[in-house]
Amino acid sequence: MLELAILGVLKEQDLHGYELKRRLTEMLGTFSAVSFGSLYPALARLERAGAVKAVEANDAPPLPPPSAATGSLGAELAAFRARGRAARGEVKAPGRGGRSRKVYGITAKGDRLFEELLADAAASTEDDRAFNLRLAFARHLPDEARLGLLERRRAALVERLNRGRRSLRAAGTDTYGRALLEHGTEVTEHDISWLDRLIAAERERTRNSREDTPT
Amino acid sequence: MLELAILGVLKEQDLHGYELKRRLTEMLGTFSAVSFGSLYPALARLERAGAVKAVEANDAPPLPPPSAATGSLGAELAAFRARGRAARGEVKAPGRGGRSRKVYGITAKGDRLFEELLADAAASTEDDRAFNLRLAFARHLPDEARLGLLERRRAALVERLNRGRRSLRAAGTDTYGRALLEHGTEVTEHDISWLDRLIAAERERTRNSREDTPT
DNA sequence: TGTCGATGTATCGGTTCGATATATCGAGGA
DNA sequence: TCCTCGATATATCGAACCGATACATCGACA
Repeated sequence: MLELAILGVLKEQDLHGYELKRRLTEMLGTFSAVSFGSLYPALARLERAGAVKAVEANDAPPLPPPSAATGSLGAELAAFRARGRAARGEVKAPGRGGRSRKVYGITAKGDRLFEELLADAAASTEDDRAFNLRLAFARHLPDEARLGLLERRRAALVERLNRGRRSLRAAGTDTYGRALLEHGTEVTEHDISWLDRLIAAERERTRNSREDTPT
Repeated sequence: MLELAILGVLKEQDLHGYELKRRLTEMLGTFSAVSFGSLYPALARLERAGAVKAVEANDAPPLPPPSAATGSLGAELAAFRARGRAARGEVKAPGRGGRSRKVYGITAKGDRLFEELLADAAASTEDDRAFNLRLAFARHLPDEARLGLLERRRAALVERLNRGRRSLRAAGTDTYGRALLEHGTEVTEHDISWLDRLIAAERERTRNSREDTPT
């Protein structure tokens, strides 16, 4: 679970643990707050498996030229700002602040592992965190797989909704318990309609790109 | 965490593990699906601590007369139905189906532990599951504590919303990542307005009951 | 000078989860 | 009649995960 998240973030850029955690927390927001107690062991596991390796410690990281990273420029800036105004003017900011860092990079093996996890993670659509994580990396999936992910998720939510309604019918008269259950079903309904919008957009997108490259 | 849930359910009725799990899953619905791998160890911990004790195994459980349990009659029925139509006509259904059961009951010590957990659990309002759990048992809290719980939760959600918006501003241009973040903030907003309704209702309730018993 | 807060890596104990083993009973088919 | 299957039920194992904490280094500020 965490492995997938780590690999996905490292796919874009080599990073050290602390910064990795910041990115993960920012990216995954609400759900799944990563802690060091799980991050470092996970990194160690991945390193043992040869999926990531320590690129260097404390020296100029091999950042691609800043202009190339147009996509994540915002995040870049935010991280930069958050890091304090250390090393003004220097993009690379070697080892500024704190203990010497251990920068991790993804390997070819790691790339394969990422694809694999992303794919069969797609099997377990029941878990919220797993789904959110996979959606966050959905751009790495082929079109059909992405659509399949969304639709399986939708089906899972519909089932959840039914369970919720059943619980509600069976529930006692306690105000707070009922409020909780009702809110739960509302949230699920909201999620389903959100998914519907995503699915519609996805079909639209696929249709357009098929027009662009006919046959 | 799980301890609180177990104690809260056992407060209403003596139950064996399997049924306990069913109740918990039904009650807490979506979030926090309890598994046997956590339930049984938790029960063992509680038993060691003297908070619960095995009431009996495989014989007629000391159910209060069915008419007394008006509140949870629905749940009763659901569980009854789910259990299969075994032991028709008999409410107590001693040991029907499967291996011999171990029925747990809460002790006086367990009651105290419950109050304690419910109270200082109220401190950590950041965790969704913790909050939902406490709300589910909110009827066991005094009025001010309940209101405090709701308000602390609201504050935490407002902060979360701010973090979410900040992430959104800093985020890249990836469609799915943005969709995820946007949906997250929407959900949080929805949660906050739900809490507002709960808080309003709570104040209303408190005001009314104060009118009933003036000074 | 000292200490505070941010940055950074790392581990420990305890909780939780998913998978699995074990066992018993009723229902239904060969 | 036997035999398998699925529901009921308790229990444990390994791995993952989390919160707390320890440790270390640097800049800022009094």
